[in-house]
This record gives sequence, structure tokens and C-alpha cells, in this order.
Amino acid sequence: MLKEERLEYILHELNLHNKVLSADLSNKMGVSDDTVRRDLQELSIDNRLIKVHGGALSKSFHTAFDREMVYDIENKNIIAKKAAALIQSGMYILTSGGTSMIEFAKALDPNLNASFFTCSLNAAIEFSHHPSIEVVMIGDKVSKDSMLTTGANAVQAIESIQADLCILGINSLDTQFGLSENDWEVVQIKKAMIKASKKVICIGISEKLNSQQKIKVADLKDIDILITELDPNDPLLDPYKKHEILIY
Amino acid sequence: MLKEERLEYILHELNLHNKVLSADLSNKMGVSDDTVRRDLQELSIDNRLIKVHGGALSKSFHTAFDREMVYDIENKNIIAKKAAALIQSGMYILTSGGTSMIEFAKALDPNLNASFFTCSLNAAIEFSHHPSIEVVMIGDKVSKDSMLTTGANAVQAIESIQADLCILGINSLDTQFGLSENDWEVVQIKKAMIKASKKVICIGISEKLNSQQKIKVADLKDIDILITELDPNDPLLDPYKKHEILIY
DNA sequence: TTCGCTTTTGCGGTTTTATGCATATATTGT
DNA sequence: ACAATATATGCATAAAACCGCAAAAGCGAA
Repeated sequence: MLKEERLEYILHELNLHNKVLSADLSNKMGVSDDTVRRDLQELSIDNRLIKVHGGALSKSFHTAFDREMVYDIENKNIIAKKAAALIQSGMYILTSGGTSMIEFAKALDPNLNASFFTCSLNAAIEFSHHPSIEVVMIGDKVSKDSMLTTGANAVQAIESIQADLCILGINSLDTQFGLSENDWEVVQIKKAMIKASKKVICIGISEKLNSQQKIKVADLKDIDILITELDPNDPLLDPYKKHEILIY
Repeated sequence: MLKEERLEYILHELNLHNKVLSADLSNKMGVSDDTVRRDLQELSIDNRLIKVHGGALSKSFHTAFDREMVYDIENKNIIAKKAAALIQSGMYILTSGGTSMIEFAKALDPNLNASFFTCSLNAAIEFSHHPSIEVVMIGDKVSKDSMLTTGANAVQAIESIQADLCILGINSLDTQFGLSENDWEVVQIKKAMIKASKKVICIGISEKLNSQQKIKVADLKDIDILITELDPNDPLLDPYKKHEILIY
């Protein structure tokens, strides 16, 4: 294993798990712990990770030193893995943005070959880090709150796509009001995405469940699959099963 | 084995395995280490691969790597400030991407009121952090090397704009060959941007001066203003003054 | 073909880099 | 405080990179 490969591998592991142990690394990469330590040191000097006794922490993990934030990231990881398992090569996929979507992008199989269309600047960047998938950024005015492109142009562009899948981050989901948002422009985009896709997957931490916002994006019947960090048998999810939504 | 054959072979191997070892290559191709090293060096200069100790890595493998290290940031700051001083409220501005552009975005007057159109994901995000300017992301397929949207759609979108200013990051600038790039798709975008703007500003560190890449973007006569970190009276800039380019 | 010119290649010697090991020191958990 | 781990430091070694040079190969024109 080349040195640069090791550095890349370490950062990759950090992205995935938010922490690494020196011992693990030296095992997996088949080099001495001295070498691992020197690798970590180098990455630490370059500000790519936080070195701690026994290993290293990812920067994002550490800067988000808020306990809840960390907790959330782990939950979002669970969600991301479940969602990534549903993606198959050859698919055309529309996605919104949000932190769950970023984690989802990181969790994709490196060998996947698919096309992702998105209005989210951050999601586009994260998808672009994947070695083989094709990424299309849908253009329009950038909505600063959400970092999404919104507007008639974007809606029109979405309408010209026939996607297999649409993956939406949940802002609020509720058995009565369905999927809802507070930003009119963003709602238009999400509506268009749902309309343009054969299947709709909603991803989000369970905290977002059973809450409403001002503007409706979609009814429950428009949603095919719901992914949260919870076990599919969790009673919190029962109400959604009744609406013919698949739970993962 | 001919040189061109070797270069092809190396790139082919790289596509297959994402890495090559110098020792392997010299064995398989039956040439000396030095020759392999020189081959790799050449490909590395042409931006076809990343040379590392012991061999080389494919470009895509390594792109995720350099996320936040900005090379020569102080000089880019100087450039950014000079460029920001030229922007006035009400302007419509087309921009490319690059680290200089990111610094430029940070250097903008917080009270500025202008509209920025860009193909760069990173630039769009950075512009969006500004409190008052309007940001329009031009959509199309994302080119992973440059993190720019490129393609017919993007070109068309640019053609529908009449901008006051076009700000381009310099990759290579030369008195004979003018502004040049190595990526065909990116060149198309920059050409469209130049055509759609009344004035063209090029920004970049002096290191980029007097170098050429494979594909021409624009002649010197198409460029109105050149901004580097150097003092405008620096002799290095004299050749450009002769071509009626304003130096800042 | 042959001559002159440029490009490419291989070689010897030197410098740099990467890595593992031994030993001394520091940190951690109980 | 103490045992168990992890880290730092210096050193040895092997591999890789670099440099200059001269031989070899490729190429165009007489």
C-alpha cells in the first residue's frame, strides 16, 4: 500500500466512522504502528483530522462537539447506509439536500454506476467525490437558507427528467399533513421531483416525524419508502405502515 | 515499446486499478526506472495522474483528497481584495471557479448588491454566504476534476445572459497563446462567459503567467483586466501591458 | 542512404524519502 | 501508583527520486 493510499484510506475511514484507532489501522493496512502514527501526524499537521491518544477523530466530528450533534451524525449514518443499499447501478436519481443526504452520498458503494440529479450545492459536491457516478447540478437562483437552487428554471429542468428514484430529506412528516416545509420555493422543487420520479424515498431522523410545517409538499400516499434510524418494527413507525409506506 | 505506447499503457493500467507502481511498470514494459519516472512525470504535468512516491494514483482517486488546503493563500488574498474593489452595486457578473475565486467571494464588500452567475459549485456556495448578493448557479453535468458544471445546457444558459463583467481564474496565461486550459468542456464554458460579458477580468497568482496549456480559451485582446498579487509595475507584467490589458 | 539535429533512454553516483526497530518517555485507566 | 498502552526519538536500511551525461534512437533533408 502506497503512502498516499494510506492517507486516503484513513480519511475515508474517518468519514465513515468519525474515529479511527491506530491499532486497527496498522492491522488493516499491514504496516507498523509507527508508520500509522506518522501518517496520522502528517494529516494532523495538515489539519485534516484531530489526533488523539490511540487514534484520531474526524474534524467535523470534533468541531461539532455538541453531544446531540454527534448523536445525530451517527443516526444519519445509519440512515445513509440503509438508503445506499437501495441504489442500483444504472438508476437515475433525483435528490434534495440536507445533512442526511450528505451522509447518504458518503455511504454509496464505490463501484456504483448511477446518475444523480440534484438542486443542492452541497449534495452535488459530495456526490462528485464518488469515483464513478455521474452528477448533474440543476441550475437556478440559489436560495441562501437552504443552499438549493430554486425557481421556474429548476422546476422546468426537473420536469424534463424521468427518474427511477427521488430521495428527499425530511423536514417534517406527519400522518395527517404528510410531508411539509416552510419555504415556498423549496416546496415547488420537491413537488417537481416527486412528480418526475417513479418512486419516492424519504430519509430523515425520527425527530422529524410527527411534526408539521406551513406548506405541504406531498401526501403520505405519494411516499413509497420511509427510512429513519429506527428499527423498522419500532412502534413510532406503525402509523406510517398503515399508509402503505415501506419502512427500512 | 514506444513512448506513446507506454503512456497509453500507464493510463490504461491506472483506469483499471486506480494505482500503478513504478517498479511494476518498468518490469512489464521492459524499460528502466528512470524512463518510467519520466513518463509519470510527463503525465503528471499534463494532469492525467497524480504522481506519488513509488508510483502514481489515478486522478479520480485523489480528487477527494485536497478538499480544503489552499495553496498560496496570502497571495490569493491580495488578488481577491484588488478584484473586489472593482465590483459595483447593480452589476451582473459571470464567474468561473478556483481557489482565487473563493477568496474573492470572501473579500466582497458586505454591503454590495450585485448578481453573480457561476458554474462553480464551490464559488456558488461561497457567494451564497454573502448577506445581500444574488447567486445563480448555472446547471449541467458536474465535471469532477474542476467541480464546474459543463455542457451544452450550461453554455446555452450563459448565452442568455448579458453580463457587465466576467471574472475568470487563470490556469495558464501567456503572451503568445493567451488564456489556455487543459479541459475541453471547461474551455467551452469560459468562452461562452467571455462572449456574454462586456468586460473580462482575469485573476490568478503570477505563477500561472507565461505558461501554456493545450486548449486556447481566449486571445490576450479579449482580456480587459489582469489581476495578480504583483505590483502593477512589476516587469513580469510588462508584456501584458503592451496588449492593452489593464493591470491591477 | 547518410549526415546532422533533436529526442529519448539508460547508467552511475548522490540525495531524499519511507519504514521498521529499539529504546526512552508519556498517557491512561483502574 | 502502577501496569498496560501509546508516543517520541534516533538510527539503520532499503527503496525511490533526482541529476548530469553520453549513448542510442528517431527524424528530416540533402
